Amino acid sequence: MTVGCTIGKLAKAVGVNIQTVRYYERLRLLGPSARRPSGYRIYGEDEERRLRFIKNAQALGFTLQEIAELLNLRVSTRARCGDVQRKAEGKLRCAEAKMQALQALARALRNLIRTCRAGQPIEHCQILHHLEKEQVSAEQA
Amino acid sequence: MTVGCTIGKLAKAVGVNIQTVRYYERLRLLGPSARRPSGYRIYGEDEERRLRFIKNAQALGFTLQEIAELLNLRVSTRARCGDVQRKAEGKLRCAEAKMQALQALARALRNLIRTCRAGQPIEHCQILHHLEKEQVSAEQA
DNA sequence: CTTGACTCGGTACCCTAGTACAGGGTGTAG
DNA sequence: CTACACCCTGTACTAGGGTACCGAGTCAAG
Repeated sequence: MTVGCTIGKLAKAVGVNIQTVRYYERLRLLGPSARRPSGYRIYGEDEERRLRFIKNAQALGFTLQEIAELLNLRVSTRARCGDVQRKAEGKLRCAEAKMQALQALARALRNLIRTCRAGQPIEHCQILHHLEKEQVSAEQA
Repeated sequence: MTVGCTIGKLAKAVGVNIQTVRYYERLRLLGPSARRPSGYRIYGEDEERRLRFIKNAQALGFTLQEIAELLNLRVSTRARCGDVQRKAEGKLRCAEAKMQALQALARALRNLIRTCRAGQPIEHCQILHHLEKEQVSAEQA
């Protein structure tokens, strides 16, 4: 539990660097925390949750910019759950497209390995052929 | 079609910046192209394919370094085929790991999307609540 | 032959997501 | 009271992946 804890404790609890916490504060991903008279930041459970949120969303492939948007949705009273859903769906589509392309690349690599094992020249390897097409169509929020 | 075209045409055809093409050349992702007597680079279909490959592989999350390795796989002569084979196997494992990570990511996202009831006000959004939990568990190539 | 678009190389700069370090103040156990 | 760990601000730096700008040369349509 992190109630009224310092930045070091918070960072450790969530598994990030102290500088990273301050960095997020600068980017306004974390609001300005309460301070002791000495100037020491003090954090509570809310901030810990928020920080975890950032880390997790990042692991899901959201950029800090996108995470800021998600966090802002949360405080906007007019925002609906569907807004978040749409963003998540965008990321999902993106992930699926990537998987397909990787599938193709993996096929090409297996092919290459097989050809190689057979001792055949690799002049006409398939690696390029699968990925040199116009668009893999990935990315985009 | 880009046969014997200049750097500008190539860049436009593939949708990258001219500087980026030169940058890739510096990084040896693109070989030194042929030149006109004036020094102008001239490119053909091979280079266009290669450039497309780079862009697509990048969209799949490979770093330029890794892409260089992928590209080198096919240039290596059969002289050290076992070598190529080993590298290809490494890249294959890498691709498979990426797919697994994406699979986990997609699962997590689908889960979140499923629990989301689109019309709800944002305070009830399960996606956001979930992201505050200890671990979402996805990522890492 | 001129003019405007294009290219050359080189250097300097941008963004993202941090991380490190300096010089100083605070908190607390012994 | 003294260590020593911790915190403060500010600035600088990293790595990766580009972009921008400069002065100078080149190309091709009119």
